[in-house]
Amino acid sequence: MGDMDHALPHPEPDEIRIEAVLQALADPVRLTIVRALAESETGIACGCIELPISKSTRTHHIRTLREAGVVWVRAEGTSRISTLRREDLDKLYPGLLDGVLSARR
Amino acid sequence: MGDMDHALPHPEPDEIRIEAVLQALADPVRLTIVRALAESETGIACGCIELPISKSTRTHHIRTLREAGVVWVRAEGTSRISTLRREDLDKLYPGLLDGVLSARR
DNA sequence: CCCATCGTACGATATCCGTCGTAGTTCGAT
DNA sequence: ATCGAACTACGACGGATATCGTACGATGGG
Repeated sequence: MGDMDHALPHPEPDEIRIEAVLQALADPVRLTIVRALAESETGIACGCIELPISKSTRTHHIRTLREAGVVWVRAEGTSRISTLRREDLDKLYPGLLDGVLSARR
Repeated sequence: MGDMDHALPHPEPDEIRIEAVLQALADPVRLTIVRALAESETGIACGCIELPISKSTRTHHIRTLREAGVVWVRAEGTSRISTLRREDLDKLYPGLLDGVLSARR
């Protein structure tokens, strides 16, 4: 087995664009994911969140969130553990995340 | 001098959905409009903002912002004056608007 | 009244995006 | 080594949307 550097690409804080973040948060499914992540300090596997969508769509949404700079994704066994990029987002856009999370469902 | 009450429909605060607000803010053109509105207390006419788009596209974006609950639009002569719905947004999603407006351009 | 100005309405178009199924990869367990 | 589970890659498809031009409506000044 070759040792594969399969680290997923994440944007640096200075590469994060507000339009992409807002676009990422604007989707109902992704908002559900972000809300779930907000309640977990350690991060959770994408597959654990109950969502009325297929596996591949799930992958698509997680990638969208990752590429926008909203979540970290790390490999752990065969799972991908996602966590909110709270610190980066709070620093870049203070109040934004809390404002979004405070919305009634 | 006829009846001046041709009010445009605006959502009530309890009708405003976070997904619609985020979607509205996620567009570069609309974000430019919101930034311009944020710098004016009295509101400004849509047509005054320099934008690389046509008249009809402008109308489309203003309507999107209005229907999402992001702006008030009132008629004034032949113009439409837009203002940010700061109070409503701050109450519904405290920090969100400030967070968005704090983003580097 | 005429008309220029500002905005809206409507239809057309191209692109984006959320969704899916299928096939393939990686990893841990048997 | 083989298998199943978790996830990704890719292509396809349909609906949403950003854009435009043109036509129309309303307003206020000559």
